[in-house]
Amino acid sequence: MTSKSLHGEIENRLVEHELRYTSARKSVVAALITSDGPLSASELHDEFGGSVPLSSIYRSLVVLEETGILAPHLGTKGLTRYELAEWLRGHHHHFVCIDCGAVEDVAVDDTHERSVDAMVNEISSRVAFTPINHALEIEGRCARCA
Amino acid sequence: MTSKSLHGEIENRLVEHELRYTSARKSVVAALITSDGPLSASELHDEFGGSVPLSSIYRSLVVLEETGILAPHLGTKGLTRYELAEWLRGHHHHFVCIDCGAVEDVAVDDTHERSVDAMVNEISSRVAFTPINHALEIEGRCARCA
DNA sequence: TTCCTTGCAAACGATTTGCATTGGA
DNA sequence: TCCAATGCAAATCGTTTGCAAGGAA
Repeated sequence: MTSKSLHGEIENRLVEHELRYTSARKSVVAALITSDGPLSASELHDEFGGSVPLSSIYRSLVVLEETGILAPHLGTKGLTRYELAEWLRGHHHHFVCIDCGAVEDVAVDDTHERSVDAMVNEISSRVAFTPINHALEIEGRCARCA
Repeated sequence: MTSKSLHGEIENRLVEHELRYTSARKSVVAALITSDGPLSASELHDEFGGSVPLSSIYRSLVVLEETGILAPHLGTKGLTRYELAEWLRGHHHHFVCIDCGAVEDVAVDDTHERSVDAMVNEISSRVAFTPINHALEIEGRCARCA
């Protein structure tokens, strides 16, 4: 999906909810399209050189999450990072550096993904839990920290 | 491993570090041995009916993590839950409820675990990243929230 | 006695919210 | 025009820390 069509999809989604695709929201989305991993509010704030106030970034993140455009990344201590939802960005997993905390996306080929899917379904069928999604976090050291 | 031998292993580990296995630390460990998933500081605080001050719980968690007895579960927004480290509790994965945030342990059989291992190694070999551990989080709804 | 540990309260960092103002359809 | 969205500052929430008192070796 091109960056342009992504913005279009997102604008549609917001309009369906009677919300506007404002410049703050566009900035957040644009940064996340470019980024190679999820970003936190303060990382976005830095990315914008402080031009967008933190409170506006937080409010944008709330709205974009509520409308299913962004998803929180469950993988960092003490802060929340966000990324584009799967329908926009495709399924993938993460590397998480145990030293510097950086998070990087990683693509997974179909063969492996199918075996993970099978495993998730098999496991969930044994307990009272309805699986909706899964996330494989690979913890280790990134090139810089190794 | 029995609960008794767990406490013994843990006490040894602390003594090696010239630290004491105090009652606050014992309470935290005991609660995590019993729990069917990782717990946060405030969940532990509730568990103890407020008898152990939050600051002591936090300090216990820090010490127990530094000595490799507990591992943080990087999960839900804004708070950190802890669980016994793998050498005490064995490898497993998690169900995370997207509504209430509850986290529950789930065992994985060897066959499936081997395929996840293979996948992690394969993926990591393609990029400059040294894998140390991995966590498969299955997101969905728990019985109560379904 | 010595030093680790605790309890309380104040300090902190990330996130949220009240309110008056701005801005987009 | 009208109401969503913003900016600022104050409030909250989870977590950390300084310091004096308590407790185990």
